[in-house]
Amino acid sequence: METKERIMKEALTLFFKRGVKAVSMDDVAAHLGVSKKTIYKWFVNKDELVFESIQEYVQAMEQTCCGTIEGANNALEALFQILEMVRGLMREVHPSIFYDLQKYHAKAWQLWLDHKNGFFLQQTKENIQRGIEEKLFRQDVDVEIVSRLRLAEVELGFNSEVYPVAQFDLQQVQIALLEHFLFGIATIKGHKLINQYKQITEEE
Amino acid sequence: METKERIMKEALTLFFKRGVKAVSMDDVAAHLGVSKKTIYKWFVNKDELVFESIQEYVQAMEQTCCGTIEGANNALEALFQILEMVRGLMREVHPSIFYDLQKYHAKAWQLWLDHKNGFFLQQTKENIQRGIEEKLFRQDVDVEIVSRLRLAEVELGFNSEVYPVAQFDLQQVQIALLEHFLFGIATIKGHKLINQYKQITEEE
DNA sequence: ACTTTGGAAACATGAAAAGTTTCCATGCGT
DNA sequence: ACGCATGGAAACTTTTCATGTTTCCAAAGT
Repeated sequence: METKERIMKEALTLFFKRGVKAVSMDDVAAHLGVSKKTIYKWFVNKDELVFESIQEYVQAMEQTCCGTIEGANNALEALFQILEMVRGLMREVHPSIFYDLQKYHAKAWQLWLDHKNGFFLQQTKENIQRGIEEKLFRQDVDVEIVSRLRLAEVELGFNSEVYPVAQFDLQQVQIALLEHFLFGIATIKGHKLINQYKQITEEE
Repeated sequence: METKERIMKEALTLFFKRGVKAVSMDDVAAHLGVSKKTIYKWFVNKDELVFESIQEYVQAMEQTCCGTIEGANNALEALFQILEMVRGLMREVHPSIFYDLQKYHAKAWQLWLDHKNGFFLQQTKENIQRGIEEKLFRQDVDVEIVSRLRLAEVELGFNSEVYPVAQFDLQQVQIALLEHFLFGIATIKGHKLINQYKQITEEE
């Protein structure tokens, strides 16, 4: 693997596990078993390392999302597969990562905002629209309002004022929120299909 | 009506319509057609006027909520009536009121936080629990996570980063969020009952 | 190992609103 | 009619808050 890639990958791992602020360039270097010099050979400064790592990550994420959504048989299955993805991603993530980006890495935060309000919002709206056409999601959901809710929920899950780290598990929270969201837009037909995916039998 | 009450009522009206920061003591006095002297006769300072007005409001709110929930035939109907209440309340509210309290009136904000994390959280949890027992809400909803979501949604609706004033109507947003929440926790049986309340027929 | 940088914290500044005082018109009891 | 309490208008002082500057230290960067 190319050195630059290795650096970004390791940095990202550390950022996710401990937050961005809490990880120094010395840390990254130490974990890679290289000197800081090597890192600065590839990245002008920490800000850029953060930016490029996050960019790489977000882009990979978008690819996966696109693939998942296109591959899904219907809008509901798409969201269900996203749920599985989230389960994997949220295994070990430090909640401060969002806060740190916002506070100390304006460029990287802007990148996230752009993708959130651009790609992810668009994707979410389209998928909900698709679900409505498939009669899996209710016709009377306000797509604009509800899709923004979904994006806000992601960040809400990271908010340790609402879900204190001591009491809640980030992974569980994210999954519960996504699942609740899914039921929130589903028709009865959609609801039954979710039960099928979840292998739940529900009296009517 | 007692003078003190009249002052609080007018202040509250102005706070809701324009936000707290944007309303000066001169404004309140002018709107009442009295001098500041009269206001300061009843309230030591603005902070106290804000605090007492909000307290009055929150307490009235709790009374109404209690009555509503107790009077309802089931947990779902309770939430439905809350929805109607929200519709009335959100007719003309300036989104900045939450922000202003949080930033400039620590005591009043703490009051809101206390009631939110105390009474409202408790009430929400109990009502969801009740709904689960009535088989109207799904057994597998995580009550702790989802009730906190509901409280966060109220504040989310006021967040003009997510729902810009220019594009969204606060009343519509709040209603859409509450409705989505309701569907999000409902069983199929509950879902059908909602449709009944909404007078919607849905193919299955 | 050494220098530089960026952000937190402590410290100014000024404008606007909070809060106070003064003065005067009005109403009321004697 | 006179003194006295009340509260409004407005002039006045004080506080608050947004903005900007300086200092200092840990971590960035060499």
